[in-house]
Amino acid sequence: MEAYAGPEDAASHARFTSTRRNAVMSGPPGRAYVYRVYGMYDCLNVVTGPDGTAAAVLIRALEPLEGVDLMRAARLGHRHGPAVSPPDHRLASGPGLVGVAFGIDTSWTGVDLCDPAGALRLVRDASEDLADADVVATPRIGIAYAGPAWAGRPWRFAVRGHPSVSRP
DNA sequence: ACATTGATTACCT
DNA sequence: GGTAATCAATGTC
Repeated sequence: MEAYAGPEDAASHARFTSTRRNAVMSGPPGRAYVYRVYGMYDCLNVVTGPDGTAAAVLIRALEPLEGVDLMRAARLGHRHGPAVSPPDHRLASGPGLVGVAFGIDTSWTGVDLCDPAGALRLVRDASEDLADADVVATPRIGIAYAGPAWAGRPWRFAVRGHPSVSRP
C-alpha cells in the first residue's frame, strides 16, 4: 500500500483543486476512492484523513485468500484481461490488478468500506497477526514527476519478500 | 476546442 | 530493453 496526503503532497491527486474524481479524498475516512489510470485500470484507495483533510491509501497489491476462481472470471471478463492466467498469488499483485480481480470501477467511489453489510469492506482477521509481519517502507512507485522531496519519501509499505507484492 | 500526461500492465525484441 | 492500449483531468490556445 501507499500513502497519499493533501494539497501539499506533489504526488497526490489532491494536489489539484477538488474535482469529481478526488473530492471524496477530503471527506470522511473509511470510504473508497477509485480512480482510472492510463485510461484502463481502476485503482482502489481507502480514504484515511479526518473529514476535511485530504488523505488516502492506495491498495497496491493483496494476497488472494478466497474466491480465486471468481477473480479469474473477473479477469477474463475485463476489457483488458490478459490472455494468460497467472498463478494465484499474482492475481492481484498490482494496483490495476486489484481493481480487475474485484471487478471494481470508478462507480465504487464513496462506498463506505466500514459498513459490515457492504459488498466491499475492511475487516480485521484475527487469525493472522500482522503486528509481527516484516514490513518494509520504500519510496512510492511511479510518481517521479513529484520531485525528489516527495518521490524520496518512504510512503510505500509492503510485507518483505511477499510473493503477491507488485515490485521488490 | 485541442494537446499533454499519468498512483499501469502485458507483450514484443 | 521498449512500446501500445486508452481516457479523465489539466494545461494551453
